[in-house]
Amino acid sequence: MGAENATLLAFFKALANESRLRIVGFLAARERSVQELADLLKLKEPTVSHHLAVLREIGLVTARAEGTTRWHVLDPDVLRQMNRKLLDDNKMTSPARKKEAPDEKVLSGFLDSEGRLKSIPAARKKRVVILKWLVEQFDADRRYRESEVNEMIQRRHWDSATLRRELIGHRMMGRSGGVYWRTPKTEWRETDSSGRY
Amino acid sequence: MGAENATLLAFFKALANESRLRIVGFLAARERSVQELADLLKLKEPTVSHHLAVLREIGLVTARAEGTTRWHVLDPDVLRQMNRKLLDDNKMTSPARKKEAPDEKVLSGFLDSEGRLKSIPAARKKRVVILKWLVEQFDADRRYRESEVNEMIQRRHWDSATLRRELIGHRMMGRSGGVYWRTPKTEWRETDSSGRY
DNA sequence: CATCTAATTAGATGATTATCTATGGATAGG
DNA sequence: CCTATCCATAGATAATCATCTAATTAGATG
Repeated sequence: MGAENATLLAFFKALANESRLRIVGFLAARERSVQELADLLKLKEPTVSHHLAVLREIGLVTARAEGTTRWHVLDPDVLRQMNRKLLDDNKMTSPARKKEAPDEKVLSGFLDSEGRLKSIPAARKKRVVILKWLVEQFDADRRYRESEVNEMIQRRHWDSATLRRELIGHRMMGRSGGVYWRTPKTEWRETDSSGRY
Repeated sequence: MGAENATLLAFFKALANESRLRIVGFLAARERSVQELADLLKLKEPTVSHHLAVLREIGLVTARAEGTTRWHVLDPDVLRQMNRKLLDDNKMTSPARKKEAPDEKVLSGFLDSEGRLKSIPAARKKRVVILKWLVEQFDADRRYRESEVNEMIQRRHWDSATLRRELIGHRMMGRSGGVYWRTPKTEWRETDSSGRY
């Protein structure tokens, strides 16, 4: 997502300015020199020069020298490209936009087809959903050794250490002298009470 | 062009920011709460709240309240709209992009179908082109009274006062004691030497 | 070569904006 | 009601950016 969107971001930044938008408008009709644009926009030439540099940067305009004057032209393909990038890339066209029960939504996002956890959500709310799901794998009235806990967790995700710590932090499991147990829901906490932060 | 592009400008400004672009990306998958986004982006909630407000402003996202949490959803239609606005509005698709001889280009832009001047160009270069065309209406070796000059000019544009002054300033016409004449090209000047500026 | 013109570069300044902390308002649950 | 949670608003700060003036490059012209 980082490098992918860099060009899109540059594109938006370039057009997020009234002067540059107007320049594009003027160039849409025909090619123009810096001076001409400066007069039309009532800006000084260096300013226009700067704006044109920005537009050249993203490839939206190109320049053709003729004597000492540089004629600037619009490249319509770039616009079309960006359009496709926007519509296709974000694929916000059809699916994946249905509304599910919130918890189901989170689960379906983070579980793979075999019911294993693809990754641990960074968002607290979603992490809690995952932890609730995870703690249900344990019997309510049984005691576990730490190695057993790890085994159970590792059926769902390799990082048993983190997840075990989270379960404890949220009071979904209790621990005492190397023995673990699942706690009743009434004791659970939405926020991690182990002292990070 | 002003009011017309206001919404387009707002649209670009809204998306010309990395955080907001990423938010749009996340919303593309499914609806999200403020908290969730704050965690994902590693930003504080007020910041995300602000960004969402901007996106709501342009109609790209809408919010649905559920208890105290607000689920934010993307509206894909807005993107499509903007796409059309960009491609059609600027109609930089096909014609009007041919390359003419520079002077012809200016003339064809400022003369109407009857050969009259639609307006006086603000850009100096283009004004000079127009003035050259205008001065050709006058005989080279004949003298004109001011009223005659005005009459000649007014066949092309109502503002004879301005154009007459410009012709003088550029030394395309000479004047002495109420008498005017067309000067040889060798005396012309690209810049107006009458003291404005 | 001296000069003029078009454009760019450099640097300064003021405006816009992204982000934070602190605070307030609304809703849900004991 | 009291408290915890989620979000919004207000205000402060620091970064980004648009614009200007002044100086520089580079082509054209005499």
